[in-house]
Amino acid sequence: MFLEFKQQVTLILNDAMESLGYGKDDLNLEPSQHADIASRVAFRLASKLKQNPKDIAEKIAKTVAIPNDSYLDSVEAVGPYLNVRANRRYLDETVSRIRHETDGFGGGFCEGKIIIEHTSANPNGPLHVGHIRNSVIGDTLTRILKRVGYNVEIHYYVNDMGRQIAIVSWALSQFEFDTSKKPDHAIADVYIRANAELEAHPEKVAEVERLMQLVESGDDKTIERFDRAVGFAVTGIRKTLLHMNVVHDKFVNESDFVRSGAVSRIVNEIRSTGLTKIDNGALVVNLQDYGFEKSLVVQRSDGTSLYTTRDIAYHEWKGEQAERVIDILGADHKLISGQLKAILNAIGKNEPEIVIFEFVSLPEGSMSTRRGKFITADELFEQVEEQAFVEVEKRRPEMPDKFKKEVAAIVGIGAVRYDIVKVSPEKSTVFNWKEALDFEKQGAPFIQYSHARACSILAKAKDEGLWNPATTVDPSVLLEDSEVALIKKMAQFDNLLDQSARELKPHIFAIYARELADSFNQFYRFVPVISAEDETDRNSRLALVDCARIVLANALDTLGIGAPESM
RNA sequence: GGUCCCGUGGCUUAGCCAGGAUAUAGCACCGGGCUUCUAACCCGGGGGUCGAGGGUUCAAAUCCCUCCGGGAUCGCCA
Repeated sequence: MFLEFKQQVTLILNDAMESLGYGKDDLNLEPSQHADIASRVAFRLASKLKQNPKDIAEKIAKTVAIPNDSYLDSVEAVGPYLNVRANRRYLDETVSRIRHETDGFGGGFCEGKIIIEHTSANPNGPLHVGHIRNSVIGDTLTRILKRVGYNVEIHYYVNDMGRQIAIVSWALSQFEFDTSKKPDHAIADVYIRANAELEAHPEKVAEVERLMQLVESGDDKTIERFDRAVGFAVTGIRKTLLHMNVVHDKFVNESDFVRSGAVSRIVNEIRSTGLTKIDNGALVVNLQDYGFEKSLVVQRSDGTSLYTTRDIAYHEWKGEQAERVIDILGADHKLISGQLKAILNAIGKNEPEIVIFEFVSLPEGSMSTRRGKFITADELFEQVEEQAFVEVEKRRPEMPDKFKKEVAAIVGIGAVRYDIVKVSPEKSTVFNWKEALDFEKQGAPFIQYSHARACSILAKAKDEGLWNPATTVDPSVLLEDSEVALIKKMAQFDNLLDQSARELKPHIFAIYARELADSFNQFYRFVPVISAEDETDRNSRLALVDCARIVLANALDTLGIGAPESM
């Protein structure tokens, strides 16, 4: 809704500027506390025309012609600013569109295919609290992109043949595998033991290297052993992801690209760029033209491939199937992803768009699967849900255990997801149990509660025979400040969704969702709905509550957070 | 040592890329609000040299430089 308004503002202001002889220009439109949208274009024109910005703004405001069928009410010059206000039609149309379009409201304005890859943690153990930052950012971005209209395919790239997996495979032959545990946790146990063993007895490293060579050369027995190891970990990882509402369309194995011959073909393509040379038996690429000082190894001296090389083949394949390829990667991949893009560019392939997030560490230092220093996602969920159960018990003691457990799960996972997604990815964070288990802050439960509150009002009104969702209502009687503010906030949905999608920044939308809940709560406190004396008011307010319910549910869905009807 | 990211009230954080109207919100703190649609809520208050110092500009949290602090990374790991 806001996107249309913004577009109209752009056209109307540009028309005025053209008729004044200023020509079209970037309007520097920005949200403002003084208007529904404001333009700083007068500053820009001032330096260009060597005139007073205040005078320019005034001239534009005077010249502006607002068509009758637009969503604009007025364009006013306040000093050098142009403040634009939306009219009543804008508000009324917002309400009726939400009721009409329901879960499609505010989306569906882009098209094309995108392949997004996220999580892709090595199958050498369970997901830890650092990995799920990747999952939450990736999954939320996926939901945002889907909602704006893209056809999104979600990939998990499974490292099923690297050194780590060779160590896991070797470990399974050395140590007992605890089948009573969740398989990814049991894999971590043997992996950690194996690493300690290899450190104590470096001569055994050769056995691991032997496995890597065998798997690369296509030895069936070894491949089977690797697959078994990977299978255990991936099964557990998928379960964890599902628990947090994260699903992937495809689990793509690295080894596929070796066995299909794609990797050796890519190596030849890289060779043909003339950027390569042999250094100590390894094949290296010179990427100085792309700003990388050091060259990159794309083939080991023993002829086996590396993660990087297999990843190039994978990206070539992805690039052939979609207009856009997006990867969510941790800060440790900053350099390598730049090199990956450079090589793809050098061989004339589509480059991916990379979203980097900074690390999550523990108070005692960085996490490490190898050293067994990590907090698993499963452990976090268990603790959080336990704490959420306590909170539900406090508030709804009369409800059955089943209800409390369900709500605790929805609230717990929601809280974890929201806490992760609300902060911008470039901030590194330190995991803190106290904070993770704190439900008193305005996070997911706050938004979920607003949704439940809206549902509860509607349910009660229905019970009392006061509400029929099919009723035609008159939104123009919604004149209270908090009503207008709520409608305007809901109208912003498409704008924030669009911005998050364009900038690949899910935290922008997460913050909007909280503000939306805030607007609804303020309306709830100030304006009586069921007890409104006037029937027209009551019906319109019930419709407004229904709108809030719909938009809050859409927002929660976009964040991958459950929207309980009662909590 | 080189490169990249971050540094905003006691704590967490938005805004920075595209410089402009009193710097955003939460937690914590202080005060007020449940006989009224679920108080996981709402209203009000105190608290900020936007890491430090220079520069550019009519205007800098935002752009440039230097420094300090934290994180990441720097060929045969992924």
